[in-house]
Amino acid sequence: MRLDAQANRERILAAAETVFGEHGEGGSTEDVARLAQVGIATVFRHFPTKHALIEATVLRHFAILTTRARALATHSDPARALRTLLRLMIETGATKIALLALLRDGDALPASATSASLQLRDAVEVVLHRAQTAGVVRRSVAVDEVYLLVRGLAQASATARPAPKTLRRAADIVFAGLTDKP
Amino acid sequence: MRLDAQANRERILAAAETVFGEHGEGGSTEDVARLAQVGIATVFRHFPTKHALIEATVLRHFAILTTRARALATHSDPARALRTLLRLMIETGATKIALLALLRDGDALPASATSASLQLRDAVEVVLHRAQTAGVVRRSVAVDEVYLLVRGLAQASATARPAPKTLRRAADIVFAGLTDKP
Amino acid sequence: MRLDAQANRERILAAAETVFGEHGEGGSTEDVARLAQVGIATVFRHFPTKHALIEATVLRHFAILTTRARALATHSDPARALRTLLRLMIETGATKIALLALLRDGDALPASATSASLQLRDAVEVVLHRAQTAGVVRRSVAVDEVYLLVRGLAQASATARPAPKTLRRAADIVFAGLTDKP
Amino acid sequence: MRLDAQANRERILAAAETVFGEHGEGGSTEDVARLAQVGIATVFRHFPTKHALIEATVLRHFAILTTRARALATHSDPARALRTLLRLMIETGATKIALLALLRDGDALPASATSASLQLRDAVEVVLHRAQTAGVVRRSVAVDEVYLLVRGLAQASATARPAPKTLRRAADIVFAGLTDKP
DNA sequence: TATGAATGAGTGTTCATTCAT
DNA sequence: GATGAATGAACACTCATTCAT
Repeated sequence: MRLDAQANRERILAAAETVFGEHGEGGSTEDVARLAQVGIATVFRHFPTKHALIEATVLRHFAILTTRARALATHSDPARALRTLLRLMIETGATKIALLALLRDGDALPASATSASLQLRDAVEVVLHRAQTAGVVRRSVAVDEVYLLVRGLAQASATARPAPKTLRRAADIVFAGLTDKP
Repeated sequence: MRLDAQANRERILAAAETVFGEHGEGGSTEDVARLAQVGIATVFRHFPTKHALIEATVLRHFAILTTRARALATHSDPARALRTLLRLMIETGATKIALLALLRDGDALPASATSASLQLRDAVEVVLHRAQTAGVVRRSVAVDEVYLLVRGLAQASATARPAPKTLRRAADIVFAGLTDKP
Repeated sequence: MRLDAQANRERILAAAETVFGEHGEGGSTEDVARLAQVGIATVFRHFPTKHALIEATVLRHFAILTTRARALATHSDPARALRTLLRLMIETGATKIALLALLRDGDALPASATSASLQLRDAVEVVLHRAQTAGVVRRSVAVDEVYLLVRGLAQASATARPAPKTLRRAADIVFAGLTDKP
Repeated sequence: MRLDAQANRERILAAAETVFGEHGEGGSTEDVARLAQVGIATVFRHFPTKHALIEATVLRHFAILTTRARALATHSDPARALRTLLRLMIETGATKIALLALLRDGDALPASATSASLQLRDAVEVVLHRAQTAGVVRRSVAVDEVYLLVRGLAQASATARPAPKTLRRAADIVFAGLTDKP
């Protein structure tokens, strides 16, 4: 039963990613259950509140991104590594990064989300620094701005569904803005 | 009575901007009514569905932006005009541009919103072209990318509440990306 | 509409008395709505939580009893007045007094219920005192004990559904216990 | 395995007494399982429904009381024996006697509960008769009334949590009502 | 025309009970 | 025999929308 439960947990998280990604916080827990092909109570056994379910979904995504970022930090070509990372975040983050907003309780994120977010931020910072050291990116650029731009593109592409080409070119503009030497 | 009705309509739209801006689609129609100091039925007399109310709110914002963009299109300094317009869209658009997402029914926007959005897009395009003609912005840049970046920053700043400084610097990076001459 | 609303409020309270009286806190709000012939949301418009509904039901009953007790306090025959009051409380209180238990939040009653309960207690005390002054009831008896006994009989008769005769004789035993002169 | 099962059964009953005693029918079967330190399915193996579990809990309590009552029936001082029995029932019965109400299905108790209840009633009757024969209690008093009063005090003290002194004095009033000679 | 009471479908969540290990 | 994961019906409560005044 352990294995079944684990499998169900995965199915539920995958379903949640789809449902909340598409409908935001409006997506219903029952839709998640239906998509995961489990009973509604099973969802709540694994995640005691809707909030917890969203949180777990976001966390999983952040953890994956952090892993990828850390791997890219050792890449031989710093410029290419940064570009790849930004694209990765923009393209895969679309739906999930938008979920972050749903987590804030009043004003602050829950500790777990904050921590996961910071870990990712730090991993990105390493990649960014290497690009700066290599002289590819202006020294004056800080992670926070990059992070905000990336998040913005991810969110906008989630809601505006631009042509892939448009999204890519927008990302290129950001990259150009980073490397511009005034 | 005409005047009363008109005044109510304005009060409702203003209230809607606040409520939906703060809580997204989660904001309730009754909250709007309460804030506008009218009965709930009055809201529905003016806007037959919640959807229509959101639509009208967004439309009003777009119309205002379009007016501002057209004014800026005649400004003497094309570069400064573009910069001002982008900042304006990013800063005032924060909450409202996010509402656009709520309007899509299935896949497409309602005609009215599409039209308003296109009008704005066209007005922005004029300002952008002038900047390109003046040699401040690369020829290869298209409105759509700019629009996506602006929208992204607006949305991200609505949900991430970055420090004003961070937002400004992010906008600068975009601007630098536009003017970069490779 | 004011009148309709008031009428509905009354219908809902009456239904609540029946439903919660029969099934205790297990009675469902939807059953109340069904019995009152109103939509479920109407119940919640009048009483924002199930708790508030139960509270209002109990309060109404206490208020009625208090009125009756105060009237009996001016009755010419103090012994008969006390006997009448006790019977009244026992017989009509059956279902509703049992609801009091449902109100306690943690350990204490909500202020409103406490106040209503105290008012009734005070009114009973007056009747009791008059009986003591008239030499019908032992001086050593305090209201609290009487109150507890009455409440007990009310609750027991609500759950045990004794023969009316049995209930009456039990009440007589209590009354005898009060008037006993050792 | 017999012994394990038996031990589990006991642990479950003890847990049920605590849980249902504290929360009434609101207590959840899973809480019982948790407190008994067994899996939820084990509870259902021993008692096929929640109803059956409550029934068994009540029955156990009644059996114990019956045993005590029978012992007191041979006591040398009939008046003291009755007084002791009443106090015993009132004080220990508090939570459990209230559970009886949960057992009624429609209008009647299940056979087993009726039988246990009758056995206790009969045992109490013997003690009462001895007190009447000894001239301490009025001949006109029947068991049913006594039973109702005792049950009432037990229930009221369970829900009203009176001061111990108040409860004792209430019991004294009942006792005085039994011995009063008009 | 403006109101606010009424509505019922829908949401998150709990719980007694069943089933696979 | 014991476990605990899975289930779905039920519940308290919300909200967009309609209707009577």
